[in-house]
Amino acid sequence: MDIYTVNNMSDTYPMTDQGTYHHGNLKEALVQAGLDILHQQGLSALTLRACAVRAGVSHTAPKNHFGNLAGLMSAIAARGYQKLTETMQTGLPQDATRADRRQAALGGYVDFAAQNPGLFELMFSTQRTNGDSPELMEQANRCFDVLRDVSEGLVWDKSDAPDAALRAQIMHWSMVHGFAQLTASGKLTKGAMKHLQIFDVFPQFDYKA
Amino acid sequence: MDIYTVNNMSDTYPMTDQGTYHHGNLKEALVQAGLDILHQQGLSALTLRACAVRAGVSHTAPKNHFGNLAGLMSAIAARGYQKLTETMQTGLPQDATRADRRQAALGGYVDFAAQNPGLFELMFSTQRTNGDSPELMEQANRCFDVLRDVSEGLVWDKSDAPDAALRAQIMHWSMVHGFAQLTASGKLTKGAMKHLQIFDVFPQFDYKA
DNA sequence: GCTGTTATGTTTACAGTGTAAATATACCCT
DNA sequence: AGGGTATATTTACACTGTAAACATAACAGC
Repeated sequence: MDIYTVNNMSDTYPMTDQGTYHHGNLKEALVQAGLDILHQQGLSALTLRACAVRAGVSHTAPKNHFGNLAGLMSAIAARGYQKLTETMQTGLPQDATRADRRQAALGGYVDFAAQNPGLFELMFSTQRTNGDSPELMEQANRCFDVLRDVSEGLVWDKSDAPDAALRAQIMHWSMVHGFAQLTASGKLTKGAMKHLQIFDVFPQFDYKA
Repeated sequence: MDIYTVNNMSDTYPMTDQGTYHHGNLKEALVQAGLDILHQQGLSALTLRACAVRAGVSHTAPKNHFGNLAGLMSAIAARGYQKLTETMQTGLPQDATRADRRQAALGGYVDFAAQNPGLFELMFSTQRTNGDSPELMEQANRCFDVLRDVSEGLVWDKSDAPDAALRAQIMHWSMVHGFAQLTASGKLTKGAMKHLQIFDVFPQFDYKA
């Protein structure tokens, strides 16, 4: 067996302190390192060099995989959307109705923002990420597909305009996102927050079917 | 007259290339410099040193007025809220109804985000600003007061719960903010955007009085 | 199997950043 | 007039992103 052929995915940072010159899975390790840094130290500590150190490689190694800082940031943001999508879909029973899925999605979205403020800010930052990154757009779209699903049948304006459903979906997403960011960023006072259980409000929407 | 007593507010960056050791109005000049940098080069170019150079002082001068980078960022964000508040209230006739004010506020909010993406991102960034800065909180609150005013009478849930009005205001703000950020950050596709004139959607809310 | 090519990491270098400490200047109050 | 304080500069340092040159390993074709 070739000792240099490594593909150890079991550890968080695979192949760090082995004697191998090549890492084996550096791209994944750097993204994981970035997520950990975000979680432990916040967005201001998320640097190329910090990710590299945490992955056990030299500080210029990330360039081969991501080009520059914005590239790594975009990859981490893309992973963030992936995790958000998962969060919105966890804990659902096998025979979950659309109302169940909606409640899980909306609650998950808000909770995700509250528990991952640095990552959430990065995900919607046009200044730190490359908005045209293919993987970022793909993961973001997958996330939005979930919201589109759960907002099916939402009545927004009572007109019969052909784009009424689209408007409803857009307003639905806008509202959830706005609420998530305003609460996560502390712009809503605690006084307002105590009146507001997200599950207590959104179901009062008028849904048909 | 004492030649050192200067207070020239007429220029954008007062007292830069005079021979005076003291600037005279450095705090204001630095905030203005920051706003210009944001507008011309974006958030990633907003550094302490860049602001100092633009104001014509040494790179450590800002420390006397803002302490550190987060302090300057917070002051610029506070000014951003002030400008947003102004934007939401411009172009209103003398006898503007609440519906007029609402339309102006919502449209202004969305336009502001679109035309000042760097500043808008900074204003809601928990990672770059000090969320507990007094002037930041004050200006943010003034901004939110406008939204509270224009959402007066909004019917959200049809119940008679005592906090129904508060919920309506929070949801109103959440929706406007979410829509503003999603459009400004390009998360809504152009296809969705063309269906959506903000003035065309929000008035379809159900308002009493 | 061997060799040239490519992919992946390292070393080194450099300009730019925030921050602290020591110093200089000018304003203000008594 | 003079001393205290606010304001600004100089200097220094650790840290950052990026580029270029170099080193090592994986791989493909013969």
